[in-house]
Amino acid sequence: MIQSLLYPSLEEASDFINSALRVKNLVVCCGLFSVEYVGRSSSTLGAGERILIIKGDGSVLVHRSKGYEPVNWQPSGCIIRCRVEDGKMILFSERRRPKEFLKAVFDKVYIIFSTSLVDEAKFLMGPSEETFYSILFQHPEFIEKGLRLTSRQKPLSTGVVDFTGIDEGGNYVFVEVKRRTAGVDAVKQLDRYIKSQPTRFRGILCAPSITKQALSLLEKKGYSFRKLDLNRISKLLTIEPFEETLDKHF
Amino acid sequence: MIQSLLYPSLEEASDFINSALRVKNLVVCCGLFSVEYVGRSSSTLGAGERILIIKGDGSVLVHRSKGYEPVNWQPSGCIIRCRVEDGKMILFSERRRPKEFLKAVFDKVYIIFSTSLVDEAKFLMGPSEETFYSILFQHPEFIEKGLRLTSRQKPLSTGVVDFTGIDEGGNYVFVEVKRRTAGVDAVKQLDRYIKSQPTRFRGILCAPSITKQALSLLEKKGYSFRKLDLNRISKLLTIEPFEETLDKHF
DNA sequence: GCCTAGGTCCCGTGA
DNA sequence: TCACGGGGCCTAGGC
Repeated sequence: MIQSLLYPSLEEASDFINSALRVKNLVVCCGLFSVEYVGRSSSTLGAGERILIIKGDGSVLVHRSKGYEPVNWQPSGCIIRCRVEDGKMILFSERRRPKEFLKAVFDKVYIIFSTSLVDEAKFLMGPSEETFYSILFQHPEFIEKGLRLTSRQKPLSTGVVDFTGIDEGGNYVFVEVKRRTAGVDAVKQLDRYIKSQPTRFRGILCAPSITKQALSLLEKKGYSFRKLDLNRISKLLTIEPFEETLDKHF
Repeated sequence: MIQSLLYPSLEEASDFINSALRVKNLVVCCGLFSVEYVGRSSSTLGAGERILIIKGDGSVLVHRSKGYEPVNWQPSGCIIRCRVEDGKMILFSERRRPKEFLKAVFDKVYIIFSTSLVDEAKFLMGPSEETFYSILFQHPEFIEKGLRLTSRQKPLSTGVVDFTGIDEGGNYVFVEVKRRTAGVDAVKQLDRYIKSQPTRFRGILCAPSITKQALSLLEKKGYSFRKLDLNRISKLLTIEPFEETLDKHF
């Protein structure tokens, strides 16, 4: 069920929003407005035509005509109020922790609608980093021949190392897994783990690919890179490789 | 200027979207639909009521009833097509690099509107990390009395150190600046820089606050923490402190 | 083009 | 509650 108003007065729009807020409906409002934000940072945005979205959980999004990201926003859990004052509609949103405030001042509302989105569907996502861990833990040969893994997600003083193990030569090993191109950060992470140990550990960084700088740093530190074959792992997960999913749905 | 349709047929909605795409208008569409995504990852989302937004630059956002983040999306620059097939409206978006595909299959469209958002306003944001660097470089007394800074953003073998300098006692100093609470990573970073040097350097970590673990590690390493007073720096920038901005606008 | 660093990142998880 | 690390992160800037 949709309620909507085309070119409402600011009073009508304000009443409309307050009604929607009471029943925690989603509101989409297109109009001419300015935005102020103060909190972790601060910003001002002069008047212009934009979209403002209020969700039932108290999140607010302001979208301009371009780009993925909202220009201003509040995450869920905010307290939202709306009123008309001095001929402007003011939408105010307050976040408690951290203290953050967002205010949109409307000169005009072009269209506004509200609805309770009935949506019980499960969102299913492809394999995550955690999924790869599981498979690799059961199949350490993907990382290195003769490698025995002794623990996973082991907490150290400086973080959580993905795998610990013992290689064919009997050396203690730390393995850091990335499911996408490993950058210098990944090398630094691995290095932190190894440096934190009193005894000697080999370091293995395991990823589908690695940036040039990361590889150079890795080699300088004396650690190893192991290329991860995602398609082979996908097969073990009975997950369709990219091309097959594509063929099926697109 | 707004065009809108309430409870259109899928053919009407499809024509409406294609018209809007031609002139690169923004489109907001509320309906019952499912979403498939394949690319860097993959996901499927069964049928449910949601909002789909298409922007003139080729970005696509799918929002459910809760949360800041879109459940599915494409960043700007995508090629978007819309058609009706087997009694469903299919919105297809293709990203070139990386190759990514998003498909929304509509059972129903409840409301749809399109508009060219006229919005020339400048977005003005509060001070960024770079702004703080500049001010601190010109006012090293905020970091430590008698400190002379000799360079900023100096590249080392293991990263880029924010400042190098010489303290009142004539010691060489590395300064790492964080705009928000410093964690163990910041300490490790500073430590890496100092360890990479053949000669002795003092380490100063400069941030508004520091986590307990980070402070304990910092002290163990023999480095110093300097509290950064954001309000005092704001004044130098002729930027209003939090409370004043709040008083003025809220 | 690749890669790094920052973000009002958001968000989940574990201590 | 705080702190840490992942993310289809996105986006800007450097090379």
